[in-house]
Amino acid sequence: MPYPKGHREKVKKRIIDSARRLFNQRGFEGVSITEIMQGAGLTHGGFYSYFDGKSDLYAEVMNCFFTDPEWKACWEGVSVDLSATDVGAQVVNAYLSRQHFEDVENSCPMVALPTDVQRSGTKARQAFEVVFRAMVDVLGRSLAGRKRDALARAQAIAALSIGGMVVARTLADRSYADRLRSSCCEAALEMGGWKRSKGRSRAA
Amino acid sequence: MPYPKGHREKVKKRIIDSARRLFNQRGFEGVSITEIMQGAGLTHGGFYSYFDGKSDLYAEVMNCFFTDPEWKACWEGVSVDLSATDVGAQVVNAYLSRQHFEDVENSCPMVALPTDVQRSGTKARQAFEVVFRAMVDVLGRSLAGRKRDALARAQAIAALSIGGMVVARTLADRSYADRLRSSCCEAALEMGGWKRSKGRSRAA
DNA sequence: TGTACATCAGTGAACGCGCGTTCACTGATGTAC
DNA sequence: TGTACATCAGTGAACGCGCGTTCACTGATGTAC
Repeated sequence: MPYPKGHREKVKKRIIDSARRLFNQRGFEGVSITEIMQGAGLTHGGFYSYFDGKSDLYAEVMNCFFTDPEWKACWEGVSVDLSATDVGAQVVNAYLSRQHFEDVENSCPMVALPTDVQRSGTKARQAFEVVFRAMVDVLGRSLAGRKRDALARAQAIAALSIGGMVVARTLADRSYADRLRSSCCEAALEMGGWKRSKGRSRAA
Repeated sequence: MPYPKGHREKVKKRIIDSARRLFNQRGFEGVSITEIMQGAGLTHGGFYSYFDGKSDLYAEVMNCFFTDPEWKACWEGVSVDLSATDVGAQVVNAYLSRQHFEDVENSCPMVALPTDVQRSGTKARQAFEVVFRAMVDVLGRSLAGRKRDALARAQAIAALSIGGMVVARTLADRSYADRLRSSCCEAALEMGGWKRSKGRSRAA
């Protein structure tokens, strides 16, 4: 064995990470394999010893948001530190935060890439669904006392958070986008029964 | 004048319409000028006598959803026939309907193209904003009696409708997507104060 | 310890292809007389 | 009415380019003796 164990796994992770950042910024079709490999410190030729082709990478990139421990921590980590009734509010606030709005590179893929995934194969869409279900799950567990329609409410809160962010990122007017984020944050917190004293929103 | 008056205007509309349908299905970068012109019954060479280049077309396509009388009627037409308090509910129901879910070709561009617009120039984003503000306006006018936070509520209802549709279209599991549309519809109607007798939703 | 070797991760030239864009040209049109 | 003409919307060959993908090769690595 000429190379240390786990070498390829590490390199593969680096390629996926490079792809994730570039895809988030410019979409699936706006990024070339040469760029992705350069971002991982390699040349384009080696790509095909790691993946069957470019579209194979889409699903892997989507998967990384759910399986990668680092991202999983970022995603569900909130729930570890906080009381159950507050998790939902934390997730909503984080999701619609200015930081998430500005950090496109490390954005949630559901905000940066939904329409790209829409036009992709089944694998990528399944991976997207796993990420979405994970978000709904976290929100749902935080909706204590409303067992009956908890799933429906959690789905709506997730859609509102994602939709608010997608639209905010697309608008031309920055301050109008800020107001939209704030409006969505308020509404989502109210839907979850986590409404703060009204007036100021942490989304701004 | 060798050609009848208004000839070019009609042809330009045909090109934009072809582009709109193709963009909705495959995105800005997934469609070639040759395809767009073929869809309008022309060859690729003539394109540049109508537009400066491909990206010039993005803004024009986005604009057509707001300026084209036909689309304006489809968009705001609901408000003409119905009492003011019901418009919002009609818009939400139509937006999250199965028909809108399936008819990708004639979809609202905010559902089919948000991330494509995100990565485009200022003109396309401004056109997107005009469409979004128009939707918020219609919803806002239907929120009688809540003058103070009407804008914020209308923005959230719009984001929820758009987000619900974007996510539903991206999910792999069709029946889960249907449930999501239904959940979002219920929640949006409740947010607007238009809640029907619970149980069945017109979104399904 | 030193040398020869087998392994295989990564390289980069080359491929066919379709893209956006340009431009000299065609030919159908309405006009002038 | 008929003929010659000017206009210009639309054509299609051609361009350079960057893409995804392939594959013969390189050279750094750990191993065997």
